[in-house]
Amino acid sequence: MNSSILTIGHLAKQTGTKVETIRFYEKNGLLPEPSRTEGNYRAYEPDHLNRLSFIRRARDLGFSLDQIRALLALSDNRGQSCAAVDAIASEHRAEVDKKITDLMALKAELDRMIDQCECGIVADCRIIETLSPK
Amino acid sequence: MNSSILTIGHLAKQTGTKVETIRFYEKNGLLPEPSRTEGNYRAYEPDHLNRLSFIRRARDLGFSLDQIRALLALSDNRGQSCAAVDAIASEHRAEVDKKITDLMALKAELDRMIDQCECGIVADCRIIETLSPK
DNA sequence: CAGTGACCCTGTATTTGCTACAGGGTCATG
DNA sequence: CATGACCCTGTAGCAAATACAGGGTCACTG
Repeated sequence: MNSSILTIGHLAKQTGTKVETIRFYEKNGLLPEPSRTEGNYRAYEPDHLNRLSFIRRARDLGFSLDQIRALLALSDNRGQSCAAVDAIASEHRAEVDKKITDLMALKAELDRMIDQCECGIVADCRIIETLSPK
Repeated sequence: MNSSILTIGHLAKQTGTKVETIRFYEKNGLLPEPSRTEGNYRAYEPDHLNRLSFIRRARDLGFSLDQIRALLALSDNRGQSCAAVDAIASEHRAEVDKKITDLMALKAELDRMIDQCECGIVADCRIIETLSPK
């Protein structure tokens, strides 16, 4: 009857999410439990699709599930100040910044290490030497 | 008698590793099982300290435990070609490069998103809007 | 109307690299 | 001989999924 009711497989296909992941989001309180069909299949409505799309977008941007839970709660209270939203996003950006800084330092060390390798035998290998205690 | 025998606590302190982590490395085949004292305490020798230092250095450089296992095996065969060592290190560097690239793209998106926020109410929030399906 | 295959269900285990107990034993010091 | 610092084993937890095992349901075909 209602053509807008979706199975979990449809929801998965439309959002590029694995079926197991959708069940995982439900179990972890990110996606509300949908009603069930007579055969005990999950019956999703458009709101679920919207919510799952939101989650996927936020995940793609690297937000943690905790952060996404908070963002979802905020987006459900549309009259509130959005300062809290800004705080979560800025916190995440700072984490990303730190990761980039750390990885660049790491890369510099790896570059230095690998460039020294003259590819002889292990006994003379600069890489192994760099890793070994003096 | 032998002053060079170390307890797990000494090993931990000298390498900046937690005791549990050392036991974890042993269980996962990175550190060989040491002999035991009468009281069943692990009794480490200088070789163990060297090996653990190697592991810690490699971890600091971001190598996975699998990669470290391989590096350790290679460093034990000192006559072999070190091309395999170079391959592991280069593979890791490529992974780091990719992570940096991905994170910088991510950061650009986050910057764009956050800069639009005018910090009014959630209903008008550009961040929530960016995450929401159209 | 039975059979096939695609889909769905629950529940548990696995991944990575640790960390944190719980519930006990050992050892050195006062 | 008692206290506290250390050690032991074994198990469970974190993030964020992913991958079964062992079933049930549904739509389509012969």
